[in-house]
Amino acid sequence: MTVASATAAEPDRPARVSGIDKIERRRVALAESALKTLGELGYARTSLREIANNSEFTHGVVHYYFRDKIDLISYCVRYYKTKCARRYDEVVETAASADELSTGFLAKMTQTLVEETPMHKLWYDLRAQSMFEDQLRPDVEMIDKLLEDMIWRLLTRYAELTGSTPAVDAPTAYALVDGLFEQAVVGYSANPDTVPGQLAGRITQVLPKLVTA
Amino acid sequence: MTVASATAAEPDRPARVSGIDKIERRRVALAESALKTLGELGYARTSLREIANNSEFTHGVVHYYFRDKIDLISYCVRYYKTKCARRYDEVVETAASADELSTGFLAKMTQTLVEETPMHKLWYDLRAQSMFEDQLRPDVEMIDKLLEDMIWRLLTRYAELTGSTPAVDAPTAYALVDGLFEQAVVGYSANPDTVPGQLAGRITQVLPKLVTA
DNA sequence: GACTTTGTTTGACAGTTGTCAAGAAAACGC
DNA sequence: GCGTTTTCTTGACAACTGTCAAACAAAGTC
Repeated sequence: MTVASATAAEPDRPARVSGIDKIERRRVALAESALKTLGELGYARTSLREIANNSEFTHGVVHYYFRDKIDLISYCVRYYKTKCARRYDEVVETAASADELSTGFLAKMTQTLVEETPMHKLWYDLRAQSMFEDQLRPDVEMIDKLLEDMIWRLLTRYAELTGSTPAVDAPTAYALVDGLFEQAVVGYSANPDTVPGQLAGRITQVLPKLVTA
Repeated sequence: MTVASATAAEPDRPARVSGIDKIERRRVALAESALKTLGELGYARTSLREIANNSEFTHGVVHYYFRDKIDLISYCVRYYKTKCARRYDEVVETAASADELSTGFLAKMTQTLVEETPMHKLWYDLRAQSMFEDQLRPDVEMIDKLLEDMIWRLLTRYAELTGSTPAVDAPTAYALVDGLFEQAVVGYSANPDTVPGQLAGRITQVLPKLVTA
């Protein structure tokens, strides 16, 4: 259908040097508002007008700052990454023992599961959409890599603290942990009380199996 | 938005007793055609007219056999389950050694990954959609349970053949394997040559870790 | 203060969507 | 054969979509 170009989303819009970050700030505001709507409704049910309605802007402004819908969504995805891929860094860096690392990681993980559910729902939605919409794939791939690295940092640190070595490679470790997390995200709405605890228990069970004794 | 009812999809349509399975056969034909389109385009981009166009029927027929769009999709999902949840049963039942089970399972798994990619893409898409569309959740939950049972049968048999016992519960085992499989499905289009082999290797690596030595 | 640039609003467009209803066609019972 | 029921076609509807452009307001420049 849409054979259109629009692969890169860099702003070739006229902008004086002093106002360039003002534009960027507007974009961020738009993106944040869009992410809120997207997280609630999902990709398929979110229209540009809905995004504009749930924001302080009108639907025309969206097209002033973004070329088209995909450009906006793509920007949102990339913006979203900056908020999540470094989520466990502090825990990983400061933990002095395997137990401290494990509990700290689990605390942050269940916390984001509970407090940022819509964002995680959106992420899994967008990753599914990227299988059908080619323009979404590069951004999704990038974030997937970021998350994989994040998990890998955790696992190598965990191995270090337990005096062992990772027993699986980075993509495998990420896929396993992500499988558990996605299961939790999907099931969270139906069982908000039990799911976070179950997730923590399962991660605790699995983590030791990912390093060699 | 849609507060509508339409939870059950049973046909309360007038139908003479002799023609009731004729209706069912038409529904199946519609569903099969719809699944083909859905698998190619994904949930968000598939319209009832597109489904009708890619079939031998007109768009009016769709509404004659299905109350609305969700009713059709829901039926498709349930129909889809019958084709996949028993996929590994023969391997599980006939395998006489852990190796035979493992290689047989991996063969079938990589085969369906390659040959039925659209169907798997659709499944992960629909599961994501179910987080936003309540009417989809019961069907998705049912299939998830079916798949979990399938993996559990595999794992218990594997433990049996290796003289060990499962080291994780059924939901955990399913989440882990499913995480690896979804990763493969997402990455398959970009790297059709390397992904199946990688998936096989990773499953081979992980399976032994899911039972106690 | 006049003028240009930048930002925003509003309204319109062409296309698509799900849904439905009226009527044609086919199948069926007798 | 005819009347009835079931199946299908066709065309229409209202609502919604992404996109755009022209009018408008604001800010900045000289």
